[in-house]
Amino acid sequence: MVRRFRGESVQKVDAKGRVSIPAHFRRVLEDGDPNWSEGKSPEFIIVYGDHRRDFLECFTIDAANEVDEKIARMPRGSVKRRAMEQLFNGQSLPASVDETGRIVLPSKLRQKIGIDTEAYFMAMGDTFQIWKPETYGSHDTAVDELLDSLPAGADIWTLLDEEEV
Amino acid sequence: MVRRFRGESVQKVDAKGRVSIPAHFRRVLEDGDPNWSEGKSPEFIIVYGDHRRDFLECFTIDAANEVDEKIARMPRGSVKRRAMEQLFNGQSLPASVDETGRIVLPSKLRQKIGIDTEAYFMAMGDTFQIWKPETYGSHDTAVDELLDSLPAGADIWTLLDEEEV
DNA sequence: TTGATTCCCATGATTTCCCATGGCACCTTC
DNA sequence: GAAGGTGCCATGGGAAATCATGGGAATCAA
Repeated sequence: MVRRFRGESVQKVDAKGRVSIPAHFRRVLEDGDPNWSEGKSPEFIIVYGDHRRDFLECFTIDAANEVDEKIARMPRGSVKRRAMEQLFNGQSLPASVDETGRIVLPSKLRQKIGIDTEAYFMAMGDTFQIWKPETYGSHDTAVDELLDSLPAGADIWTLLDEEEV
Repeated sequence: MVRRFRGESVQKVDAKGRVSIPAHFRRVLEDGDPNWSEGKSPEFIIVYGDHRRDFLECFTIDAANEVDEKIARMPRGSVKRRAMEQLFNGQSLPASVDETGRIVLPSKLRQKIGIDTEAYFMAMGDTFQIWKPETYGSHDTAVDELLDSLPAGADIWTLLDEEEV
């Protein structure tokens, strides 16, 4: 069982585009980088996608390899495979955490997702996402409505055991 | 049969946010952590959720893995699955009990549930919850009403044998 | 050469680690 | 069955390490 990303937090982004990766996330990145060793900087993959995406998705090396393998198993030349290749190979870039626990977000990426002085980090299990704080929070109204609609005192975990919809 | 959390208690919270985990709970945490071995500190998961929750819910590693598996079986991309992912991956944290039997509740979490100098621990079978002592007790009015509605002298255990509603 | 990018150093705040103490429960020994 | 011992438990305090963040010099790119 691999370590998973958990938690969320807001980090400062300075004029140079530097952002601290939350310490706990760094541990998971280290864990998921087969080339990493004590004292070195873990690497990972940032997928930014096209104009339809307003956040960055970050993969450990291990997780990225898994995705690559899945893509490799898709029918060569199929539209779906081409779409995945475009997103995952084309619209992504490698990154590495520096000595002080930060990465530099190129201004191109900051502009793309509208980040100015703060970035919102959100764990998603085997990946994590980076959002403009204002964008996140308003992005998934469906989830919000679902949570609001639960009867008072209802236990949200009951959602887990319902049959597939 | 896995050991279950039982009982309730109030523990001191110091200025650094340190709280002793009741000894009996620690045994269950150890039991539920596949990586734990004598002399080590068991790990577990704290789910804090959004503004709709005013308590912390704590899962053993085993219990958390079960939840992860259940989420993995939900239809990818469904609203319910997204809600669970947000709650369980994003709004949660790993924690580990230290040598002296304590954990540190980050100030973010203490503020969220309003804990100051004391925390109320409540067993819930395969999880346990942490409340601000004053908040607990006023939380589950539905249960309270049910209990009030039972005819005087009725045996509460009869609830066990009723068919599902 | 001028803005951007990288590297190195600095600092306050937090978090972690290590050591210490009083209390209670249980055992033992006479 | 009383006095003392032993060990775990809950809690506290200070030192040390880590974290998030900032600033400037060195380097790069075009």
